[in-house]
Amino acid sequence: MANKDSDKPLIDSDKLIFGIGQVQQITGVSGRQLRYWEEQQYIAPITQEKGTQRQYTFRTLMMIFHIQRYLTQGFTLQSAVEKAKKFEAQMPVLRTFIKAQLQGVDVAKNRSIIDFGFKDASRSQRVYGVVEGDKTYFKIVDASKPED
DNA sequence: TTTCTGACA
DNA sequence: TGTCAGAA
Repeated sequence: MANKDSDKPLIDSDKLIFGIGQVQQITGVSGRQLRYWEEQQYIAPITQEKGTQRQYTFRTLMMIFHIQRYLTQGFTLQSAVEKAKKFEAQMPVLRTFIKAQLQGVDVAKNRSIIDFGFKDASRSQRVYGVVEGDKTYFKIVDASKPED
């Protein structure tokens, strides 16, 4: 139930490159749409010379994926882009928080428990996130007692 | 074969 | 947005 590995950064940065063909297969967004979105300044491939094949970073791929999801949900392209940008902006914050707070995860068939460590500096209580199927909730217990 | 740009029944 | 053409 431990997650001891000294956090090694996710190897892939923006070095994961995808051609427009891959992006179409992965996201389901047509090449026509990708070129249109680019024309509208909503997305941007890695800067290349004109006429050469487009290359997209993993981040851009995710942006495209999210925009497509919002479009499917019925949002206009413009609002889908705004939502996707906000979502992307939240990732660093979530990543920082989780990385700092996550102490470990106990995975079980019917109920998994996420250890978020002590509630505060007093170190008197511990916070756990419980996952039971689709249901999730927090559980705060005295640090001395077993987590049950 | 795949992608690029421009155009439009 | 799809799709077709002509070029790379």
